Amino acid sequence: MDVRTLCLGVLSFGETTGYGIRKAVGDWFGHFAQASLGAIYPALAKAVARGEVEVVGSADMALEKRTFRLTDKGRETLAASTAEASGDETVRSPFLSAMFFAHFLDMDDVNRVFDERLAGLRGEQRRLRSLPSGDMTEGQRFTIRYAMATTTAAIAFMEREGRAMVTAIERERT
Amino acid sequence: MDVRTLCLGVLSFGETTGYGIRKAVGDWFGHFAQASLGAIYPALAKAVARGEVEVVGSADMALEKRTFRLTDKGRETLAASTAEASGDETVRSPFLSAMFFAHFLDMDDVNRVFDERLAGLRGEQRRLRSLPSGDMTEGQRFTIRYAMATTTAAIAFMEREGRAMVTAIERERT
DNA sequence: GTGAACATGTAAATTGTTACATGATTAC
DNA sequence: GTAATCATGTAACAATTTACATGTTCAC
Repeated sequence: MDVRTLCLGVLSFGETTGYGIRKAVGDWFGHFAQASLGAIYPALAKAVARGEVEVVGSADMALEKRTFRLTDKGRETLAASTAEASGDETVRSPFLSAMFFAHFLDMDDVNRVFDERLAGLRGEQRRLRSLPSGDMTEGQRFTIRYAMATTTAAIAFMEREGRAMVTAIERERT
Repeated sequence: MDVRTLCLGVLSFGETTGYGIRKAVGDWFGHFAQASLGAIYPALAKAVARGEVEVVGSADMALEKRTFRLTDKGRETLAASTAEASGDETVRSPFLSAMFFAHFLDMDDVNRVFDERLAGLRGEQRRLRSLPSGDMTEGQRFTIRYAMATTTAAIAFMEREGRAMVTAIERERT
């Protein structure tokens, strides 16, 4: 899903600023989509030009706080883009890449990379748990629970098989 | 992990062609990294220029099958890149994006997107199961089992909570 | 008063995909 | 013979990140 659609999507829950969109993406979408400010502002400008988004109140003074609101046309675009959204899930994992080439790492690095990833997963789990699911739609809650299920499974897998894997790599090397 | 490192990584398991690298990436890395031919060939050319990779046998006739082999320097680069590999896992999921904005979809679309994703997950599970784990390193096996654990958890979650979610969305709408 | 968070925007650089262009080999 | 797969490489295009440049507001 591209940044423009993501912006429209965030605005469908209420008006906010470009900066606010980035925060929302980080907080609510972080586990399946991402967008940086350098992508959000141009996308927002384009959306305004297309009439999908409008600026609330004060017009166009540069470097001033601008609040954006979704228009009816934007709602249409969002509905269409959402229905068309397709394609497989893609994952990029520096951790799994490192593990794949673990035969080039010394055991300290293997352990470090492993521990870092486990800590990252636990942090993600905490973050997901702390999200205020009360004021969410069913669809939103579903994405959180889905992420929770996969994250929990990843943690369980690493706790269960991690140390065995490390010693197996060690053994393999001798 | 960038395409160049991925190429070096594949070549660390044995010499092959650019096309062969793409197949290997698709088969073994598909669940945590990806690379297209349009990225692989330039990356390979750069790696040859740096002396990280060498062409086996026949020199440089264009449009002829060229087999690449990792050099000692390439092995060094790969080891360094692998040890430095860091950063969080990033996921891009058109499916979860669609679910997040499910309030803009009609129920047919919700059901279709859901079924497509479940089918995709099952296909991925089959693919992972069919990989020949016999001739793999421990690190490689770990990445496969990790992917298996998360994929299985995703399938279980969807089977367990999917229909309830669909009806909840339906209820929410009335 | 000062550091963190809020806030906007542009531009360079990176990175990669898709499409184009070409042709060989293999299996049916 | 013909379709699929194998095979290489370039170039146009797309998308995004990072860095730069600037300034405000709020809490301590």
